[in-house]
Amino acid sequence: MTYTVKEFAEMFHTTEHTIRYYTDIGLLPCKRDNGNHRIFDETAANWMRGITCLKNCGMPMKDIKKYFDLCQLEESEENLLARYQIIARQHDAAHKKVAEAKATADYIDFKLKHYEEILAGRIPDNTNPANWD
Amino acid sequence: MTYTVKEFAEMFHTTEHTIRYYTDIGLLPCKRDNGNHRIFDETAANWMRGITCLKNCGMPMKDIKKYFDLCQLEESEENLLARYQIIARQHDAAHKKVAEAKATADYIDFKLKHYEEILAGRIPDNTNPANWD
DNA sequence: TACTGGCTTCGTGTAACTCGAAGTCAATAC
DNA sequence: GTATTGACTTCGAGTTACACGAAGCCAGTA
Repeated sequence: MTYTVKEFAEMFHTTEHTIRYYTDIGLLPCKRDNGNHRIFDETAANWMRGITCLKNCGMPMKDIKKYFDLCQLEESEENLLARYQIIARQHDAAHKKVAEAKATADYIDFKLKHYEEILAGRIPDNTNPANWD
Repeated sequence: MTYTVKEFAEMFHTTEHTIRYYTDIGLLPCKRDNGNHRIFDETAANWMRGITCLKNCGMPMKDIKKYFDLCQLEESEENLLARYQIIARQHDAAHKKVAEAKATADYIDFKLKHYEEILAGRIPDNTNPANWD
């Protein structure tokens, strides 16, 4: 099973531009068909899942590339350990992101309720002028 | 209670550069002391909480500014409704972010366990060459 | 008087896209 | 057999949200 740029972009809820950008910077492996068009396979899809995940942790592209470069080197104890440590750090980052996202959602929930009470006429519009509404 | 740029930046786990940037684009209100130094108060802190929250939902600065501009206009039914709708949209965005963050954390958890098993010698290092490790 | 330390402005640099122009190339339409 | 369509290509410039550094001001201390 192979995919075009368009299909691949849709699979990962991103744009064709972004996919081309990733292949151009050597982050995402792709082959070419006889018309020089990029084609992607399951291996590329696995890489893309990895990229998406590390990016969501807030890892910069450069570091993601370094990590993937490590993955393609010959196996060794240091190499393995280096990769492990990178993932361990991102593990912490990922869980912090979850906490942050939850706090944000809670805050927004609170504000939304506030608006609904104003709209229902249960409280006046200017309850707290010093806060943002 | 008032705060300097440095204190304010620390309160919100960001940099002085960012705080100055926000005041410069008119997003964050600040007064000046007799030495022309920026000073922030509780009102500014409330705005900052709002900014942080909307930014975490993925809202662009331009739109955040528009929202805060609405907050400072005279009260009216449309104004209130407009603000409510913005918050409602961000409510959805915020909850999507939580789900995304959780999925990312799950994936990283899985990868970390995978590495730990390799390091413990329970499985070999090349279980799945087509995947990223 | 010199020297810090902490602020100021201003202008350039960076990351990760984002967009658009201009070209290629295969397949269909007439 | 040409024309048009559509989906791709490269390349270069633009955008967002900062990040950084230089150069200057100004109060307090040595």
